[in-house]
Amino acid sequence: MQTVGADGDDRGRSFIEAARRDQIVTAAIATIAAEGFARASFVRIAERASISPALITYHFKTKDKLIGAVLDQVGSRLDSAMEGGPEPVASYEDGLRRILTGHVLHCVRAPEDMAARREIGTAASSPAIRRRIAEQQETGRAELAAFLAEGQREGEFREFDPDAFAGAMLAAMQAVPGELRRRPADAGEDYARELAGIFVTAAIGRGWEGGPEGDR
Amino acid sequence: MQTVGADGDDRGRSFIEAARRDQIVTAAIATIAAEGFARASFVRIAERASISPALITYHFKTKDKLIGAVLDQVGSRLDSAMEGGPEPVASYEDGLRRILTGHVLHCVRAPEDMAARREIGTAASSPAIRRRIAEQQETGRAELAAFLAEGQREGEFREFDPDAFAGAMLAAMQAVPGELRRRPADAGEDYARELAGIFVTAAIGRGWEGGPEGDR
Amino acid sequence: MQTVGADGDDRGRSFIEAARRDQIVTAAIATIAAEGFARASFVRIAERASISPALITYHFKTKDKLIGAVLDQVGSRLDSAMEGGPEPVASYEDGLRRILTGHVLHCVRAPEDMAARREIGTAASSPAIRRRIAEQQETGRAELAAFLAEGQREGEFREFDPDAFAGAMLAAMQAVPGELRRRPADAGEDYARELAGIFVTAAIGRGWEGGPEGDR
Amino acid sequence: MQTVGADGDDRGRSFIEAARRDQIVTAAIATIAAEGFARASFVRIAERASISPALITYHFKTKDKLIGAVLDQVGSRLDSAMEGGPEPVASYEDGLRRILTGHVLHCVRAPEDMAARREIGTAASSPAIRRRIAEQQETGRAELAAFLAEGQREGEFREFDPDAFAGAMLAAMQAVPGELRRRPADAGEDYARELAGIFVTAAIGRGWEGGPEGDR
DNA sequence: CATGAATGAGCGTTCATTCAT
DNA sequence: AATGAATGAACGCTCATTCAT
Repeated sequence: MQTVGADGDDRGRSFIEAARRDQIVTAAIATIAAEGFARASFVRIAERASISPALITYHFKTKDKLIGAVLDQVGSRLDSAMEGGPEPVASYEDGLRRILTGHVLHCVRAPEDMAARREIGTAASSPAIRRRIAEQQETGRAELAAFLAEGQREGEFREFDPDAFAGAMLAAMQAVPGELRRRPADAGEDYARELAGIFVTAAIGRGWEGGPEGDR
Repeated sequence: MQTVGADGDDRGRSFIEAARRDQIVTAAIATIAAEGFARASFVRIAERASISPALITYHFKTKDKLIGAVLDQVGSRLDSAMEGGPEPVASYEDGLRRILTGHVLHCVRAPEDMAARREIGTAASSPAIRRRIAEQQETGRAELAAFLAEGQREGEFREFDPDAFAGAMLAAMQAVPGELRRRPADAGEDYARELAGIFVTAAIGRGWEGGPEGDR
Repeated sequence: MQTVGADGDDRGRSFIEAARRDQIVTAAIATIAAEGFARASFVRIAERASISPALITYHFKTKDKLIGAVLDQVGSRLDSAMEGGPEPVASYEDGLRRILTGHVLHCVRAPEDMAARREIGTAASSPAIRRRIAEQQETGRAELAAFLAEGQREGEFREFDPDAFAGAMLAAMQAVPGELRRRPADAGEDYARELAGIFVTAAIGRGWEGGPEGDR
Repeated sequence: MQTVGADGDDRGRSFIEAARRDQIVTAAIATIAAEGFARASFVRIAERASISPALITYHFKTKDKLIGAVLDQVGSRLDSAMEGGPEPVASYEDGLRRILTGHVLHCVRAPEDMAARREIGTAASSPAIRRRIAEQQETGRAELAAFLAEGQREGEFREFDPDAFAGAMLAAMQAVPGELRRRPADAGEDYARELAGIFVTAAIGRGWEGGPEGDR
């Protein structure tokens, strides 16, 4: 169940309305992930949800608002997945590795979410959506850069431009769903370790223990 | 700079036709880069070129063929920019750094090319185009992975999955135009050094000389 | 008269939808009959029906499907008109005369139907439609030829190539709407008698009783 | 060489111009016969003639004029083929048979001419062309009807409506190219005899000597 | 005489959206 | 709350025709 009021849009909505919205958003995500943003028309989304296209407009008024809701949904699920659990983080290196493996594992668990997010981010045409995506990404980027800078101040990470590092890392993270599609279904953990290894090494400036070379 | 007949597609074409085709391709690149693939309709491209939309069809028969010509143009300019000049490559580390800095500098010089390429790659709907892009990317990826594996065999690079590394690196490279847009116009070289630093470090497993920390 | 659901295509369709489809098909028939197949665009058909062109696509998805519905409509009306009533057929001569007079009278009653059918048969461009028309015609021709051959076996008809005879007769039948347009509105019955006289005489090889010369 | 002034349109035209016009008309006939009137665009006709589409407009100003020239060409070839030679006609029955066999044999010899004529007659959209076709047909019809009426006055033909008979006969004649396509290439003479048998019998009211039953 | 270049009008179709029910 | 019916705008594309060269 969705926390009412989480994004301010569900205020005053009946239970049935919230359920319908959820159903539509889910169908939209599936459609975008499966057929691409360009082919995710109301007709196709409605088919997937076994409802009429008009009902989408009824609940979301415009397509931009629907896409906005999709981004909310995807973003909130990603956020809660990334929180990392109650265990304290041993080190910045450990924190960095957790961000990356967490992201990969989330992509394994919710590949449609991430594929849809990527589709929207790159193919959306409306200025409003593009702005919104940019803001979302900017926030995530700022947080990541802050974390990296802190690791540098603590002496764990070598000197580099945290903003540039964050940019490269987020780009690689965005590509994860595509990478996973190239690999066997059970290769998620291995790939997560690989990806983490790359950026941890890049951040600390030497081979990290527990990586591939450590295993051999 | 484009020599007529360079790619065999202009063979048998009159000078004026080649010029028009070039103009249309240029307008298409600009439109895609500025407004996104989804909004790059014939009408908008034609507006940018100050011609009639029908003229595009006259020169390119179908939209797929126009996009194909765009990819040719972008690809050939990228190829010639990446050749790297006559100087021999000192080491794999050096080669890796050159790939990255070369790419960034090309993105500085031809930002629309790279933005358009990205747009087409992610938003194009026609199966033919998608296939073509996928093949192109697969080739580039294989070459990069082979280079990385060779560096490992020679002992310069640490152990990692070359394919995964190539994937992360290509993702970061694809994001370069967006990164550059966030920075001052003259920050290209600095950014190139940063990006190269990240992946060189990730590949060799220790801080590289000449990087930010070496400067201080 | 068209009973809803008569041909299985209206199954599951709302009353209003069936009515609209009928209206559109009727407008299409009128447009094709009046302006020719080549000029029967969605815009012109829609004008005749006082609706928007997009509504035609809404109800029929593609133009081929609309033309298919037109052929269904025309064909089913023709079939029911040709059934000939309960009275037993006295002879092959009588059967032949009935086929021809029945056809002429149907052309009098539904001239647009027959004109549209002819237009579609000769001017339609889509392979699917052409195939369908060809099959329909082939069936009708085979039935007619079989009837003629039987009349020959029974000794009522003289020797001739039934297939060639059927071809000539069907050609003359197809021309009936045009012939009627050249004549006064009430000349249908006279013309029917004339046309029947021609082919009955051709089939039996002597003047038939009740023909023009018998009347005088 | 084409007789200048035959149709009043070649007056004052140079030799080369006449040759080009002929070439274009020939290509137009071939295109219409092969692909149907609807697909006989200037581009396709020009391809067949290995010239530029603009040249067609240059020589014929509008498409209607080109179609007009096609009708002239086809009509004049048909006329000269139908003249029947110097031999005197033995009887009206003989004359009728010659008209029909002559037509069939012309369709064998110049199938494209007749197919194109038919395509234009049924699929042409322009009112001017439709009018023109109607006039041409009206003339041929009047001549045929007059011939039939004369045969009746001379007592050779039975009583029937000459106009209706002419209509049916012309319809069957128009269908000849299609009929020939259904038969082996060398069946032309047989089919001609069959068709003549049908209408001769229809006209004189008894089996005609030399017909199928006379052969056995 | 002939063409390549260019265009405006029109095509069937898809789309997000509106509205009466 | 939900829908089927309906539409205007936009799409890629084809066409006959114009025009400078």
